[in-house]
Amino acid sequence: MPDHPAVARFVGYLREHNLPVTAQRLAIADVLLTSERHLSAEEVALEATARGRSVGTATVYRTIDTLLESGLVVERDFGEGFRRFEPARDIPHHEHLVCTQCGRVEEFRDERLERMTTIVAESRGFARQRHRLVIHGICRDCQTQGHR
Amino acid sequence: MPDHPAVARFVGYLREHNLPVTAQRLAIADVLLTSERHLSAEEVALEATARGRSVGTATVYRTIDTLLESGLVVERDFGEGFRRFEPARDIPHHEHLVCTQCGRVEEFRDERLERMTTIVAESRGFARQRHRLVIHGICRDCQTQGHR
DNA sequence: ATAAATGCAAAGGGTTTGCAAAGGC
DNA sequence: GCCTTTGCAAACCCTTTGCATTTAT
Repeated sequence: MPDHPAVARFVGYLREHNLPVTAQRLAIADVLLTSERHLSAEEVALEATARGRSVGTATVYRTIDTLLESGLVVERDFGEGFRRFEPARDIPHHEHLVCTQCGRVEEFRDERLERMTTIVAESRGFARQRHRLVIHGICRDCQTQGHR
Repeated sequence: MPDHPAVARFVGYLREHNLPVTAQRLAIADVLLTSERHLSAEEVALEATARGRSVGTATVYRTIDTLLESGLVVERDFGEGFRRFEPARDIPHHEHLVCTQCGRVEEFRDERLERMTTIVAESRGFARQRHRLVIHGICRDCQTQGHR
């Protein structure tokens, strides 16, 4: 069921690296690569089960590792105590806005901000490698829907 | 041993809240409030032991919770898989630069950056509450001391 | 047929909790 | 003395690992 181009790319990656193309790997890749959200490992497993392709926890983590190595998936840390994963889209780098009420995550890109991190790092003698910015706030919907 | 004003303030906080002033709480507060570094819970326990005032792990965590509630300590997450804590200084908010070689942490403040996070959040309908920025790079010392 | 992936369960690291014993107030 | 804190160990959550079994190639 390589109905999504990204899944097909993952199959290509597996073939190139002489890694068996298993039903589990396809199921996990399909869930993660077609997701619009930032999924936790557990959510990936649940969604796979929901689609009738149940997979073990260890396999989820191992396959996510492979997906990370392939570069098709990136990991995020929103300080929740666990990691989330999302398909690597064409966006080179983006920041995250997290709603403290409903948990919704929005992404944005800001080049000025990016440039500033480099400048700030250099002004303190650091050779910048990467950065992580998460802004917490209340999203429009939660602001409108009363105070709760 | 309230030799540090911040420790004295913690004692005040405990009194105000009718919380017993125990030797353990003083020991933990003393370690954490006088530290120049960002300590992990384990490092707090080790340092307390080193000062001859050994405390249990659970007590370290519970006391850190109290210190967080008092506002005298703030928590940080550098994506290491555990939290670090530092005394809340007068600095209203500051960002962190982390060296990926030696682990050194430098702090800085940048108002322009701060303003930008508010603007970006608002432009997407978010009421900004707070943000977290960590820049990873290689510090001057590590750049100079060869390539390793 | 071979070498690797799977699933389970156990282990691992950081943190929290339950409870009897110790200790402020 | 009452009530909270303490320390220990067990429990907890997320993640990794060991190993016998299944599976892709």
